Amino acid sequence: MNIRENRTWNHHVVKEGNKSLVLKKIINHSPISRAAVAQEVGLNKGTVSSLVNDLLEDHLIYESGPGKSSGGRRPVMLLFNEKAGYSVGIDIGVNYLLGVLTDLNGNICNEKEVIFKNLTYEEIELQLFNTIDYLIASAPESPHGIIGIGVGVPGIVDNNGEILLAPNLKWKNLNLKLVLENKYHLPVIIENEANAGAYGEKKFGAGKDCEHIIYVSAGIGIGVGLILNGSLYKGSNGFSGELGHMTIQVNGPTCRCGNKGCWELYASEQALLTAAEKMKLPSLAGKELELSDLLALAEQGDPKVISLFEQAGDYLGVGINNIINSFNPQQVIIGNRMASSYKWLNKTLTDRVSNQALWFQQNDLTICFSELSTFSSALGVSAFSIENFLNVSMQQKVSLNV
Amino acid sequence: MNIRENRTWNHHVVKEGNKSLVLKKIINHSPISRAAVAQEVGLNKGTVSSLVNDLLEDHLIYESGPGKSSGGRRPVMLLFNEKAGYSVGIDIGVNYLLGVLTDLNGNICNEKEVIFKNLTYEEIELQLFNTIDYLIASAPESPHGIIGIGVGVPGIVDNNGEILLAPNLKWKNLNLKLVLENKYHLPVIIENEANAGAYGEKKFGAGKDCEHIIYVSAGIGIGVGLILNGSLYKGSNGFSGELGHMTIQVNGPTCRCGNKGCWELYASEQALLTAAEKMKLPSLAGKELELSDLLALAEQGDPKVISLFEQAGDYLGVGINNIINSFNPQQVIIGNRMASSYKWLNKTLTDRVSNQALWFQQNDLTICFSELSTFSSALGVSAFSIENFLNVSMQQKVSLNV
DNA sequence: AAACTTTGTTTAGCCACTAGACTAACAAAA
DNA sequence: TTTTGTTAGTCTAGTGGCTAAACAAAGTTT
Repeated sequence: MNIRENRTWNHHVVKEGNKSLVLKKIINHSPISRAAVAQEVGLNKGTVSSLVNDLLEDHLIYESGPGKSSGGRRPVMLLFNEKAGYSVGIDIGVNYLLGVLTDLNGNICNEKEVIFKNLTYEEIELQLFNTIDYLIASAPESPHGIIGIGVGVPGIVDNNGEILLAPNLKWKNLNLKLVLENKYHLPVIIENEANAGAYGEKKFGAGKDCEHIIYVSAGIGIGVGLILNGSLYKGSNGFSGELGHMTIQVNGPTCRCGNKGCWELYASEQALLTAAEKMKLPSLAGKELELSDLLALAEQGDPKVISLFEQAGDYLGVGINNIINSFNPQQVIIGNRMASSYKWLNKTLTDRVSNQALWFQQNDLTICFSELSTFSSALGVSAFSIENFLNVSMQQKVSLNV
Repeated sequence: MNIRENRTWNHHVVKEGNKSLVLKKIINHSPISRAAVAQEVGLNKGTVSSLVNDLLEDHLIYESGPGKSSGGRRPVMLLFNEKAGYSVGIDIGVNYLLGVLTDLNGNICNEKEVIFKNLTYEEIELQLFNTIDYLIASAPESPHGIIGIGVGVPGIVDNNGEILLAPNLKWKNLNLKLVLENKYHLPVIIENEANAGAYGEKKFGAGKDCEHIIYVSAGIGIGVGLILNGSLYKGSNGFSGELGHMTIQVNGPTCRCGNKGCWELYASEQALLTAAEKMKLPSLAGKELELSDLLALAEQGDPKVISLFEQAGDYLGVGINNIINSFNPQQVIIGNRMASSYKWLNKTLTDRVSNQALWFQQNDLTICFSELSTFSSALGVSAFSIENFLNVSMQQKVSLNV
């Protein structure tokens, strides 16, 4: 009785709901027969037949040849038509732009990455347009064509999709949603990169079967995406998950946000780089330090660098422990650039958590690193578009009597 | 499309949903006419009439005399029958047991408090039974009688209502729900005290109009109740909100939970008392220190004690700041025993938050102290029972053909 | 070939909704 | 007082999506 709050209930709602149930069943259990859908969803065979016909007309599913008989007439198998449309997902990072074209099941059909440094907004916008144009042009023919564009950005996005602040890109109060809608006349979704990553992992990655997932996006800074009760929790204005600025050391060093002892001063990529610079590693003198350099050194067995990673893993654990106490999640997923160093972070991180987390919090809890690696965010925003498209598709078509 | 997930949709669901909408409208806008309900909810007049008749039959609402005409026939005003049933809410504390009898609107009709110290489970159980017996006996005649019993406990309660651990009561793996159900044959709800308090404030207190509320129960320890998207968030197993054991000082003092630098070591009643004991206040030598003593000293202007409170307020602010960054709530409510000291805590707390919280988090955010004072939890569990009762009442009555 | 099984469609009936006609009850103007 | 207009609430016919059950189609088993 939640959610719909103010919407009244009528026949349309019933049909919409059941159609959605049937489609979900087919998506998650294909190939499946009408009879099996009826049985498992709990609807009447006739009802399922009728809904399936609607879905067939919409090209959202298709019939394959007959399946195996189990002692009677052979069933007609139904499959989700994942090629009924394509979705564009873009992940804008501080120094890269990654675009993917996916089908309705999140399979990547095409991708394009651009690396840059210190571009102005206008320059990034141009790259964005180029990438989107390229991906759209590359989409195969399909009944529904491009069903939407999603963009993940490293910044604060409010509930209307306006980017209030993206400090590392130096963006402020930017309505990218409007820009893209006006240019492409497609549904556009703008989402914070951590939220997108969380949803990506939930839909296609490590979190597929979980209802309560916390995705820790550890890059230059730290952002967190929250999947609670199976859906993204955004808070009152859309600003939830700013856990990079959670205090873990009351009188710690000062953060650029003005506070002291923020988590991301200890456990982010930036924290690692800053600490490494202080060590004045001889092999990297003069050069601008990058994470990959540190990884290389760790691989070579440099004990100083390895202990840097271990320290960061430990601090990651501290924050994750706080997260566990807050949310009692089933799964914590560490993603973004720091996930690439999981080999060096993992031990101290899990040690910290298993020694420190309250015992009852540790049941049914898994902590892991991103499965989708660098694609989490792009796939996540793509998934938002797909979800949106499918929801709209479930609604009754009001004939316009043309 | 969330929530119901696996339940199929049919006309029963439609009726249930609409009946619920109508009832909610009447509860929140009474007195109101059928016509106005139809208009505002968006249902047809006839439909509303029919649903209202159902509700009248159930005695959940009643008709009062005619209202004022607005130029035509005078409307029949409908009111929520808050006396249609009564709910029992119990708050078990470390050294007290508070019971209330409320009507369906959460108005307290009777209350009983027992103060104790160091009782065994069996002794507390006896007090509990006595209190419940007394409250039930005192309930006026009503169509539905006692509709349920709710109990809030200072401990970890899993999703089945089993108390896994209540350290301050020395309870472990206790199925109080079963005990009470067997004795009273009524619906029983067991809930963590902070969760209950959060719900109490949401329903009847400071949080009435908010969807995202964080209730900080600062007593001997600190627990947190989370109202997200208008309903209680319990996490994967029911253990969310254990924020008393959030690390705010990585290498701080050791907590009884085994970790270091937990929030409740700095901002709870216990923290205050421990700090005061160290000061060896001459006026209280020998006596076991209590919060009320410190409050009295503060009232007398004792600068040392006042600065103790200010310090605690500041630390409360640190944790609340972390909470704001996590959840982006509309409202943070501080409750339980520490709320009584709001006069001395408030300034340093709000200073800490307004200086430290990220600017965009501060819009539409209010921080306040409990409105229901010591009743938050008892009213909260009572509200759970009421909510449950009303939900069940909305469902179709399947005639048993007696 | 006959009997049995299983799949998927069709039909009849049900139920809660909507639209709109209708009755009831009032206020204001004639 | 009567008439007119307005609002409240009920009633009736029609609609749409559901269920149950009969039916047709297409298998397997005996």
